[in-house]
Amino acid sequence: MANRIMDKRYNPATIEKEVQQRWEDADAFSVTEDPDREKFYCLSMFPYPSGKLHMGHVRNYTIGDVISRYQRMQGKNVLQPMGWDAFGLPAENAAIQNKVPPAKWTRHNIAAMREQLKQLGFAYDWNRELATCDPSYYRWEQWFFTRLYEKGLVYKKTAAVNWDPVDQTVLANEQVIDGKGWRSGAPVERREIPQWFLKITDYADELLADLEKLEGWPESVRTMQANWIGRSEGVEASFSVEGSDEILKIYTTRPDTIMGVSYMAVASEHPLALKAAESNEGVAAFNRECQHITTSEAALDTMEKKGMPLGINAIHPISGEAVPIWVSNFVLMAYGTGAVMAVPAHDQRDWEFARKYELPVKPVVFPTDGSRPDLEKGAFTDKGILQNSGEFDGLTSEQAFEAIAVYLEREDKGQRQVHYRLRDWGISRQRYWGCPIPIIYDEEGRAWPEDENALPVRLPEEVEFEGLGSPLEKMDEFRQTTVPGQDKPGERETDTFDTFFESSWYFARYCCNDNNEAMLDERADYWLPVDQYIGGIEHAVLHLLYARFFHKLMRDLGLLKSDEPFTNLLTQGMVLKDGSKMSKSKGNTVDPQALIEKYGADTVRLFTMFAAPPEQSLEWSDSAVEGAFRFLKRLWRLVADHVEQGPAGKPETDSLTEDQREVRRKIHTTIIKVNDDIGRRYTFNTAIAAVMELINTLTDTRDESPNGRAVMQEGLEAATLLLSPIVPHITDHIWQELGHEGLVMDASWPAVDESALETDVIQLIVQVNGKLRARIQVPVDADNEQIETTALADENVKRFTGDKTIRKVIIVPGRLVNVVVA
RNA sequence: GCCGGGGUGGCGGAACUGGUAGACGCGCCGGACUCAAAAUCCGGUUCUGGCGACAGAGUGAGGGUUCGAGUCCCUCCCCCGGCACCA
Repeated sequence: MANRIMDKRYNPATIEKEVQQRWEDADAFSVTEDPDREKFYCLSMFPYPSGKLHMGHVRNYTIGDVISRYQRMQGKNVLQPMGWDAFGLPAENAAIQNKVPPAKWTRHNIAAMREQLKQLGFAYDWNRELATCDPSYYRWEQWFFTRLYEKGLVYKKTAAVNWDPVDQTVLANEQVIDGKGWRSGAPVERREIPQWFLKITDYADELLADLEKLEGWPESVRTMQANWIGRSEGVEASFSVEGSDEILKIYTTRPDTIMGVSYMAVASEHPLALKAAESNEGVAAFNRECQHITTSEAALDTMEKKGMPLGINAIHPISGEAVPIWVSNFVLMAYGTGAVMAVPAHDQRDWEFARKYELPVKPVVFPTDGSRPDLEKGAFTDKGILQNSGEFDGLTSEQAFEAIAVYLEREDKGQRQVHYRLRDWGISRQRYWGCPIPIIYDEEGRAWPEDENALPVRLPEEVEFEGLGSPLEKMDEFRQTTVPGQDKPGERETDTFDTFFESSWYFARYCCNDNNEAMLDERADYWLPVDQYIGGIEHAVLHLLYARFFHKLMRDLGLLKSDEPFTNLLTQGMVLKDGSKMSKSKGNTVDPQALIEKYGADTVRLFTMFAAPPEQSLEWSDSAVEGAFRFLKRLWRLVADHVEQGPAGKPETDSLTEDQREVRRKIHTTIIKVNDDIGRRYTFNTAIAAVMELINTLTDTRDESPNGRAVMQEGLEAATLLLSPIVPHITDHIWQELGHEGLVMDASWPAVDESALETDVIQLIVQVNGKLRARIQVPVDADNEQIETTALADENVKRFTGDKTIRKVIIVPGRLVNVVVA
């Protein structure tokens, strides 16, 4: 082959365009099912089309692309799709601000962001692109919802929302600032309105149990999900109410403390609180005040705990004593029974409340070591031995749990129960820009799911948007319809689905997004489960739990065969600048577009992979981007200088100099290191560092002998292949310059030559009492006696051993010698 | 408040299974090239002492286990993510 003339200057703008054209001509990323090849489904969480890509997207999608390209070079049939999580609140805000319909705004953003993704050179199969706001997508979730409705997994009940009394709108938690509406500034009210729910609690046990199977997930995410589901074993106890037929039911995980109950606390919406308010203006005022608590748990948990006695008593189910009932702001009607028993001696929150209102603190559980807990300082929350508990005295907490449960069951005043912290999933949103819930109400207010053949229920896209309620409520042409299968007028539901609904099944739809006859087909079973899922750690619970739930629902409707959607999960850290998350509101964003234009996609990709390991947060640095660019220039020039001297052969391994053998050892240890870092550890930063070391070694080599040039060729080819998943454009170009036909991604991953790794001597460190004192060279096959002799003979080691007694000598093979003296 | 994660040079980070703390890169300092600058190349760079060989200190704070701790255990401080209607 003739010498090539390679441009000495690295010009990313030109080569990236050329290389991307080559990929497009080869239709390089379209995939189909091939039962003869091992499949690999690599998925990154799809973006909300907010306008432009931000650095968090670039990081997420580069990680996914590196893994995809690496797996492809391992010979696998790799699917990497991309789409758009297109429904959501920001489109409505933009619509109000810019007077542009959400649909138009969203589609414009999608077009812009798709262009940016293409510029970054991600290996997506664009044939599979989907947008959740397209009827061809959401019709299937409407269909799915009607199936779930038939199966009895959907129901309606009232639930609390944040109500802005001025804007007459339901607010998202994010739109409530310090208890006030973000636009109006008016104090937000909590309102109970009817909403649709999915029975995720029916799947609580399986969602919990199957976490065990998810060995490819971070332990932290599994723990968070397990805690979120929050399975507990406890007792439901019934307290009767003095002078009333009302029964006050409470659930407790600590029935052993029940003899220490000193008051009961109920929610402000509890029937007892409402009844008391009728004749007690103080309670009525307190209840009204409680209406201003927002629906978020964090707010509920951190606010000042307040309460007021209702002036009525409950009857203790065991002692028969009267216990005062209080209304309190920290008990919510929606959670559990809306009432709790309070044991100040053994629960810290109850203790603080009792202190504040001077309620009795009655200890009934004591430490097993016989000590007395100081109840002036706080509650004693450990388990222990019962006292002051009548017939249960002397039992351990565990024994008392059983005995008290048996007692209550026998007296018909309670029973053992398994509880979950997990609550059913409220899917109704009082918003326009979402998937319409396919329900029609008849004149009696009964709900009917829309007929399968009438789907999709299309969301009207031409709307005037003012921000006061949902425009759907004012659109008669949307609302007015007939009841399915009946010749009666009906009215459509105007609420839309929670956008988590769309993102709970998109991973399956990518497998068969062209199917207009069914939600999923057999291709889903070829590709699923996703082999590698990548996305932000902020999704550790909600999105990932809902997606797991949907997967099981789809399985139980016969749409899929697998039990879990994501075999391996990588949770990516945030991109920070000046120590805080990049965000528009902080004004510390970096526009990837400007960087691509200045340095090219490869530099942007290289920087994001090099700056930090994927799971950690990434601190932005302009000069480090410059450094990444500099490295690519150095690589380019090294290749150009090499290519200029003409083709190189293969190394004659029998006649290499010691220096040449040293370089080959570096090449092959680098292959081992990078293979492990990209393939197993996903520490792309250390993989890049290893290739940088190799490039530094090759740069220092000045050996123009045939063998020297052959080793250089071998090193450059290895570096090119190892870097190709990370910087696919420059490496594709270089691959051709090094004399290869075809795309670098179609070449196979470099193999390790074991014989290149062989070495005669190794270095050990020598410690005296754990402190580093010397380094020694020993033959690879030296025995412990020889190593010890060499170590003790070292001058510096002798200085520290001196005339002291050598107690022992610890030898860690291949690593160190530690001489212990006294 | 509850659940989860993190804290290592001037900076981003490395040290994977308890075994050389600071790989790689940035920045900075010095030098080469240049009329000069940029770019590029070469050398140095945890802190303290020393010309040096070396020695002492050092991984948020305090304690512990161990021949040996950034890594394991206990107590505490700070930062970040999530908390069910942001996505």
